[in-house]
Amino acid sequence: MKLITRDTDYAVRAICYIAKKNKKVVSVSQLVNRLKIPRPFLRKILQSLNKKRILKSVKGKGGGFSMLLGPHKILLLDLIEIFQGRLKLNECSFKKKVCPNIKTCKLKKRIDKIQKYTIRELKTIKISDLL
Amino acid sequence: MKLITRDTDYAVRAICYIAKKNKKVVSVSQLVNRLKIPRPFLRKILQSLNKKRILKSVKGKGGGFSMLLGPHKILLLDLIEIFQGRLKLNECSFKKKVCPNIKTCKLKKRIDKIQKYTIRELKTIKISDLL
DNA sequence: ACAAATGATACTAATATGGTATCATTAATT
DNA sequence: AATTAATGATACCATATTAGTATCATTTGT
Repeated sequence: MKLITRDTDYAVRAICYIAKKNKKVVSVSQLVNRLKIPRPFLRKILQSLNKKRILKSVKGKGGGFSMLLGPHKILLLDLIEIFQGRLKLNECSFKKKVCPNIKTCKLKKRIDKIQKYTIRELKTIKISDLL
Repeated sequence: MKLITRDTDYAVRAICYIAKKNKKVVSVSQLVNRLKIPRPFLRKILQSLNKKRILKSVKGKGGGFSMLLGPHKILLLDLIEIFQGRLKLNECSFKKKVCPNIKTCKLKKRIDKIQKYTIRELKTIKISDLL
């Protein structure tokens, strides 16, 4: 069970690298050389980050990606939500079907507590903390 | 991202049901009727619980499963480990390959904290709490 | 002997994850 | 204007994990 999938992890590494370059434009080639992430996969990831306005892309020759936000403005949780969707640890097995004990489920409540802690904790992790 | 997979969840429900029957032998048929879990899947789950000495099976006509341990002796974490393996939230993307920043990885440390909390919390959840 | 149960084990289906491949578009350089 | 080096968009493919089935053997009460 992973809290962070590969794409989120790669996104973190790429953003950290770009953040260190301080507003300069960084090409995918540079990132691939340094981070050893498969190029087409990384490209897809960076495109998502561009769409989600975390990075800014520059097209054409000499183009690449640069920071749009400062690293202290980007939460790990933001990245997790971009690549993995909203964090939910407590989803019931009986999704669509009727769960025998909907509201009263004690298990759900206990997991919910863990989920709340996890989200709270993830909200304290900024990219700037990881540089 | 699920903290608890379907088989673990089904195991919890089945054990809760059996625990309420207080040492009596409960057949798969009864469980299927009550819990609406697919029969062959449930059978596989119960067999695992038997092997792991959480339940005791009785073969032959009139057979089924009964509790081997009291419900206060069974932790949710035990079941998670049986069906999902050891809980690890903080595994690195670069598994076998060399991670650029092995020991010093700040991300790993932060996730580790969440993992420790999660395990600590899961250890406090007993089947008896869920009855 | 028969029926009703579990034991063991191999197989299959569905979903999520981790990628590739390809073509279009943009812009600097010559 | 042509070339080249970059990203944009999108469809596709591979692998792993999760969820579930199928089948036959064994056991035991009646």
